Amino acid sequence: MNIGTASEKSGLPPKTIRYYEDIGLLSPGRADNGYRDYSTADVHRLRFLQRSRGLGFSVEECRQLLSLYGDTHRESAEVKAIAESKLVEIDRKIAELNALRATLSHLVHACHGDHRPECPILEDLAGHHH
Amino acid sequence: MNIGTASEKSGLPPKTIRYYEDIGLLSPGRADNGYRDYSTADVHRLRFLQRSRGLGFSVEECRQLLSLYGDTHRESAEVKAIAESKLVEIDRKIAELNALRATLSHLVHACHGDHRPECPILEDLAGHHH
DNA sequence: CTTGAGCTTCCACTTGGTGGAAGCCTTAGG
DNA sequence: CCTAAGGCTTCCACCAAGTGGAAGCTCAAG
Repeated sequence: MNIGTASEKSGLPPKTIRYYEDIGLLSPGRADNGYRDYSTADVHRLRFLQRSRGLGFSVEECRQLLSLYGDTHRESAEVKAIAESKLVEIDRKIAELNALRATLSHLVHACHGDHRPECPILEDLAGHHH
Repeated sequence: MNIGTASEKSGLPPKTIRYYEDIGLLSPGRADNGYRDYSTADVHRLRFLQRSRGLGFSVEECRQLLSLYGDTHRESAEVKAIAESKLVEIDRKIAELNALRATLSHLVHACHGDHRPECPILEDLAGHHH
């Protein structure tokens, strides 16, 4: 099947699919006309990538997961470890964003937001804590 | 003052300071020997950048904020609008991460994580919902 | 036969810097 | 006075994870 069809079936844009091939995440065959020819297994890999990227795994992590996916003798512990460390990372990001949110929200509430030039937000950014 | 001192006072690495100059966020003078020469006003701008980047504003937003900072006739409403839209963006990111976290956490709990190859995480990523 | 869509490759651009090389400048020590 | 270390300069390359666009081939329909 052509890249357009593989794109529809995987939910990934053609550009992204070619990119994934570039970086060695899959290697579809080629038809006589030079067009890429995707098997159903290729489409499975693409959908796997689409899902795992969507879950926040980096491309390198996806490469690892794909390799584990293809290895019927893998140990589930290995997959779980990757997922758990990703979970920790997500928790860290959430905490960071919550802290940011609190600070910014405080500043926004302190600012009148009218035609006058006085602005606690700018004052804080400038480091003039009064 | 030299870039090293400005770096210490602003908390930004010299490389970053040069980069900010490259993209037009500040333009320090030059000493006779060709070294950049930072005024205290330059350091204020750098600290402003350090703070606002740390609060999650993009470089372009920082450029806007800096311009408002330097404009004594600005209206605080303009600053507040930028900060509020950033707040909305942060909220969106937090929600997204929370959803991710829930999905991933669910998968992690479902996985035995032992020497056996059976792995619900991989099965989910592959799209095999049973 | 021609037109348009789909496919190919390749190169550039994005964000926000970071790393390193090659070459001045300055300052302290021997 | 010479030298070595460290700081400064520029420039070029690289990171993630793609996206946009140009030039050119192929394929299917009218």
